[in-house]
Amino acid sequence: MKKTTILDIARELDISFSTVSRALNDHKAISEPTKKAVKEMAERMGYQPNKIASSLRSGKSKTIGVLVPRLDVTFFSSVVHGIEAVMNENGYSILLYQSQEHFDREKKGIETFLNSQVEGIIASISLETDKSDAFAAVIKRNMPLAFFDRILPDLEVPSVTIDDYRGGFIATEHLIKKGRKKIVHINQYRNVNIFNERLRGYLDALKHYGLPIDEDLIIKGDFSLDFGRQCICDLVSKKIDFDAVFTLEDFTAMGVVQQLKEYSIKIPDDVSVVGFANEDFTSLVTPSISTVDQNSMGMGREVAHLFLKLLKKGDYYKHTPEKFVFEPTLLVRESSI
Amino acid sequence: MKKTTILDIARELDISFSTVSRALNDHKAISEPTKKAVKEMAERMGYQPNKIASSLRSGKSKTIGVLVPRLDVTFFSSVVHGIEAVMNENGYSILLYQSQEHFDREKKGIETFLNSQVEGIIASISLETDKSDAFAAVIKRNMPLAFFDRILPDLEVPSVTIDDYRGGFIATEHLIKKGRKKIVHINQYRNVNIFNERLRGYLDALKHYGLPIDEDLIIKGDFSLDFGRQCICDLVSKKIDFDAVFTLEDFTAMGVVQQLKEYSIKIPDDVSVVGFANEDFTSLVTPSISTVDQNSMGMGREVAHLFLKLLKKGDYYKHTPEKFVFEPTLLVRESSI
DNA sequence: ATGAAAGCGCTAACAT
DNA sequence: ATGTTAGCGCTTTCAT
Repeated sequence: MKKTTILDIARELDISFSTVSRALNDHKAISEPTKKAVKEMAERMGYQPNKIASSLRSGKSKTIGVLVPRLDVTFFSSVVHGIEAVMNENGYSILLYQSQEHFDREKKGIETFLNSQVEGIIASISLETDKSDAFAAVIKRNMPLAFFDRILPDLEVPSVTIDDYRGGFIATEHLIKKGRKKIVHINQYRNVNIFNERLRGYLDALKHYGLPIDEDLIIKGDFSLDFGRQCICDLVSKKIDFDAVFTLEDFTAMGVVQQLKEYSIKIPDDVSVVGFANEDFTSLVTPSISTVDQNSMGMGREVAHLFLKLLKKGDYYKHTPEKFVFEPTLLVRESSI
Repeated sequence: MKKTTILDIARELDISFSTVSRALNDHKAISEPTKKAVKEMAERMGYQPNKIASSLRSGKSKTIGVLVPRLDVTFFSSVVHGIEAVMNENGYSILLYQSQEHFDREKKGIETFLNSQVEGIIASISLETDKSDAFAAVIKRNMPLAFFDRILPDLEVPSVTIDDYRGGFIATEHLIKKGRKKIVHINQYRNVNIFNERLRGYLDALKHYGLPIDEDLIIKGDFSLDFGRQCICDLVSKKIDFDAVFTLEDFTAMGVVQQLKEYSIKIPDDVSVVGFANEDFTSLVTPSISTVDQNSMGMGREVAHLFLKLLKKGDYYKHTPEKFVFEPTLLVRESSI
């Protein structure tokens, strides 16, 4: 069964195919009766417009690329959920690509997007990314680009993030105000902006409240539940004294909690724990884990809205880019009450 | 800055643009020196192939549509994660669409996919969907279609699912073997195949082990943590006697556990609990919750592979469709040990 | 209000 | 091994 095109409809109604095209697109110069006739015929013949052909001719694909490190992480899938919902309401389709945290796959994704003639790209960079050339190419093409969460700070690009510095600060401040003096911070070994900021917030909170900075209490590694457990084992075996742990993200905090329980160290009496990200499980486990909420739902919707504004503006890189920064929210739960 | 096309490259090298096209696509009839020259020039001029134009001409978009109810549910985002990874390895891009559990948005998504000339669709249907016409249109177009998890059983379409009947059966059987006699089952009120199957598994297990079926113990509603709590409140206030709860999914089970704890009903001594889906938190909470694992990672990769096979085959609806059924795995944890 | 004609950038059948 | 030509299905300018 051959597909119906506007030409078929035109022949059937004995009018020109440009009239059909106009009628279908509600062009103002087309009379109502003609429009009605065309639309009915299109319906009857099971016409499906060919978006590819229309994109080629008009130069507008009504598609944007969304590039995320990975989708099997609650935070990213929530954000993509939000982006898709908003962009879809506004008539855009989403091309999805995962970098799997690899720099070269990220590059490949951008290339695919460019080849696919997307009208813009929303991205959160991989852990490996420290150069900005791949994204610079997007800018050079004058294609709109927006970052969320994991950004490249040296690129003049609109972005939606949370104030990670503040997140680190308030988490640490909270622990200090609970009387904690030896606060361990578990961070990441890679040079990733948002993680550095959380560390900076931790350090500044200590300084601000006149607590000493102890290098023994700052641990870097690859975050995971097991790494959290490992850290506690190491601290205990090295006989390093501590009364609180602030982790980079929640899975590590979970590992910390599990290992503390195993050692019969009381939470929060002996050691308080605060995580980061507000993963589902943090409110459900025992003890429930204090954490910093990143408003992942809001972030997806916000970056999509910011992006739509950008698309309308036209000259994307003439003005200083809009940087939307969410305030992080500290959720105090049983692990640090 | 105007974009570079094969015509520009051709002009620059003083050859025809079809030679350029062939060289770029590694056509066998093109000499090595020419290929080299063309590729170098393309690189130098910053050439980006226009996938849209190529798709229009060749009829192959190298894109498939992935339609899921929603991405803010771990199960679906894991599966999409798997699908994207595999399809990407095979040179396909993913157009993403969420039905948000609504039938009409699902229809709109399918239409968008058809307009976008995707080469096929992988889908899991919305809770509202009980008619198959929207998907039947895809089949009529002879476009490959595959379902995962939530399928339309009356459609002759390849699919990847778990054996939900068996999942319901083994969960119930496990409780029976632990000596439980009054097993509550919390299900859903909508007519969704996989949920019906889990119920059937529950019923058959009771029958098989000679236990009576008590309508009071079968509850239907909209699953959620709060609904789980509600169910326990209702059972207690109605003074209905029970010694185990098997829920349709894990959030409901979590609610059940929370409410039981609030009533100081001992888990698993007084009441055992088994959920379904193996959400992250089930292994982390106290007591950890027994659940049925659906192998969501495997499901994504498997449906992608099945789909690739389908694409190669050509005549998609001539043979009886391949139905891949994963065995569910019961994970026994503290809530029912 | 409608029609005629050009062309978006590419692939592929048909030449040579 | 390379060039010529047609055309995928649509939008859009220019004409009437």
